Amino acid sequence: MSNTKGILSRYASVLDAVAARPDGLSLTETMQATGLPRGTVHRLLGALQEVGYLANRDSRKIYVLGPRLLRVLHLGVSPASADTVAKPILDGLVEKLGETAFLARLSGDRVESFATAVPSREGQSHVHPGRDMPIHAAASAKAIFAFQESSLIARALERPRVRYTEDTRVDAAEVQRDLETVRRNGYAVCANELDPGVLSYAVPVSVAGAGVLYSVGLVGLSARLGRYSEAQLASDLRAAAQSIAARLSHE
Amino acid sequence: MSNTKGILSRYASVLDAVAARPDGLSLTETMQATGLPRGTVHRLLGALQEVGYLANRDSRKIYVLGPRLLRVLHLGVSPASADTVAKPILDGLVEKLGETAFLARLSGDRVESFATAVPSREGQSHVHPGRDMPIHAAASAKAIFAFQESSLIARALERPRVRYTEDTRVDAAEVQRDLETVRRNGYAVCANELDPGVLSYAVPVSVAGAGVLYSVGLVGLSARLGRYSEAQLASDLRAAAQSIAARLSHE
DNA sequence: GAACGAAGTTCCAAAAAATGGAACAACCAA
DNA sequence: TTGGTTGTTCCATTTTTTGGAACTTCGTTC
Repeated sequence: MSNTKGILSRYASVLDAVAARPDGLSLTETMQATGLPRGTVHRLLGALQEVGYLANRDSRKIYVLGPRLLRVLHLGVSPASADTVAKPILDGLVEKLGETAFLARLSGDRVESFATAVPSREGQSHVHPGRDMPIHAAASAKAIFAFQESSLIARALERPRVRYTEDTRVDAAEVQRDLETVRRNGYAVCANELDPGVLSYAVPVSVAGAGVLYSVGLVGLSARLGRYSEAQLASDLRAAAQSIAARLSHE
Repeated sequence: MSNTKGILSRYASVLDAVAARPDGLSLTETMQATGLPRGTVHRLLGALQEVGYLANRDSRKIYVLGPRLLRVLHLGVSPASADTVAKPILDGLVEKLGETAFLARLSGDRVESFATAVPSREGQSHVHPGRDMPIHAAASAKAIFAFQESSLIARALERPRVRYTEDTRVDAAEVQRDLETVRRNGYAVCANELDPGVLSYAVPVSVAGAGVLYSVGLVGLSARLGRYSEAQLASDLRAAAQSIAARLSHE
């Protein structure tokens, strides 16, 4: 199973062993499963844990797959699936609120929208979100970045920040303060920051074991979307987010 | 994000970079994403590909997540999900054929049943599959092992093989021949090999990108189950397998 | 099709990390 | 306390990584 040369193949066979046992593996069990010597296994498990590929279950010496690996797996595998899962829920939001709803996704150090549901109105127009959501001016991006590691936020902030409108906050410290607010409130709001006259809300979607990888957002012309109370929108979005999270997490 | 020391952290950041871009990454793009020098990235990508953590898309120099990593995901994350997904389909089989249907799953170098649907008959009894399915005497195990790497098969064959009945084939070469037959037919049959008077069919469930990790099986008393033709059962099971595969793959 | 630049590959001596056996500590049950 | 098992540390030796530079391949433009 594992006789390819190189160090990686040893790490890989440890991961294989752990993945094969959803309840987790002790050092000794890993040793038996891989046929590697004790000292070696000890070091491999330690290194894998250090990078976040393994984690201790119940703070015991039992190893299970770690958050970073789950994250890789979610990002790498579920884009199509998330789309399918999210669509009906987004449609539900659109129907209830009459504005565009969309799912945004963390991709490296940027956030992009990738599943959108638009209202089918006769006369009136609707807003369609752009693809690349900037950290400093999009609610959907803020809802995600607010719950990322500070080093990732820092990387995202390294990118130049365009002043789209008069209300755009381009100062890094100000953006950090915005993120803090999002963490506190559990949702993000952007009014006229990306486009004048456009209002936008978003809440994070947290995938079990892998953290926040998505956000559900709502965009619309301020004049119309402004009629709803913040509390109402936040609560509707939160419900949608939970519903998406549940479906993504069990998969 | 990545400044933990050690070599693993470099491999991990390459994987992060690749996972973040579902369409794949070239060497140069990986270089930019990780900030590592060219020669280094070249070697890392090569090593990751060697162990099966990365693969080339369309045989171009574009790297995407590889089969072995996807396998870790499915084994490590989806047991609960597979259960949910499979249940209604198993129920369908039971209703149509009147016999016990179940899903078996590869776990390390053994196969175990883990989602079962039983017929709700009044008078007659039904067979319930055991938990550990031996490679040499269970259709469900054969349907899975037939499509595994030969080294994994070899490991599974190292385990002692009990002669459950007179019809049990315990010779390793014979088992290998059985597996070859399964590969050819696309389904496995076991008559009286594990329990006398019990007949069992199974077909492999192939998960996109990760190979065969599950099988759908049917067990029943030979007298009853024997009424159906092999072709009929195989076709029904194949339909169920495809349906399960589709649902698991998009997730 | 020659010339050019970009992307990918190979090479190698110095630096860093892995290896595994043995000694050691912690833990647990009797 | 004792004895056995599991987890941890240590370290000289071996193996791998590292990264810059030179080289090849590929695709484009003139």
